[in-house]
Amino acid sequence: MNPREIAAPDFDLAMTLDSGQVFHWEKVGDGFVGTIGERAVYIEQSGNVLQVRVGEGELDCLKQPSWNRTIENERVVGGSVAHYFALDHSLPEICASFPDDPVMNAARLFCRGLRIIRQPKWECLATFICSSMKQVAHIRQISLALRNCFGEARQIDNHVVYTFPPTQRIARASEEELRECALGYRARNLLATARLVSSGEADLEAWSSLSDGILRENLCALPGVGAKVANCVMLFAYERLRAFPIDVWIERVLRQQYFPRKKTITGQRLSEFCETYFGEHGGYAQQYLFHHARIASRNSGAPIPQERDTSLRSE
DNA sequence: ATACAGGCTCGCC
DNA sequence: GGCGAGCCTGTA
Repeated sequence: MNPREIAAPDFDLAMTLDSGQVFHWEKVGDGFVGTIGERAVYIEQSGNVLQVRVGEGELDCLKQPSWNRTIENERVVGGSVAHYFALDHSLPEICASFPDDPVMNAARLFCRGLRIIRQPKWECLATFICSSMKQVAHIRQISLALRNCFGEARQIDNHVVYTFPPTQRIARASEEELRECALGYRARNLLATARLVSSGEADLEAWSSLSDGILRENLCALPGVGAKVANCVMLFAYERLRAFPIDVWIERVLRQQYFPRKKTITGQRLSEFCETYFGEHGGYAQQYLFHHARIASRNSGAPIPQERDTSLRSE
């Protein structure tokens, strides 16, 4: 079944994987190696085509008998990769729904091809519980450490990668073991949440059918989950494209670009503004603003992107 | 070095 | 019931 090609218009793989929504993909040669569900995947983009190779192992949705395996495998694997990267999202429609203002327009231009992907729920929740007060580089380390310690090895080409450990595996670890993955105080929260999920008390899959408001309430009731993490999980794992996580980057952008004179505006007022102003795909807008601000500061050294900075408009 | 990072929680007022 | 400090640890 290897290799396989998938049409992928309006997609920028590298930008998507580097936009701070997923943390385990590693650059290898001209592509990336990681896992989708239980399977190791190598993926490389050339133009509007993705070249995909998958290793042995089960995809979540791949439990069929072996009689039809090769053909069925190829169809399901290709479909799963396309689903994971949300190639069915209509970016032209989504981008058209953003507000028309200078800040948003610059981000829209800069982030062409960036997609909000569909991550497995537990993997996403666990990773973002570990993300608090951490830079992206360190979240990657934690994510990989958890996989190496508690996940299962999978092979693709000559690379070994590890699946994200299931709730039951984390739940039966000790807090000390988790701390060895450099989680610090997050270990306690991750363990407590893993126990709630593995016991069935918190049924992440069943929560798919809940309204945004109830889903957020349920997520926030989990240890280590506040509004920011809940919104990330809603956006990256539950496909709630309206969810608008506000972290320090976005908060700086909002205060400087949208409320430059109101130094005392509260976080509450900010989030209320975002819920209405950025529209039905606010989460996408947030991701574009976030990625643009982060890359702009990386390139210029300035902590905050300035509206009149020509370096922001040039691409 | 030392401040600070894509927060949450608890104690205090 | 709003605000501020503390929490772990690697990175810049």
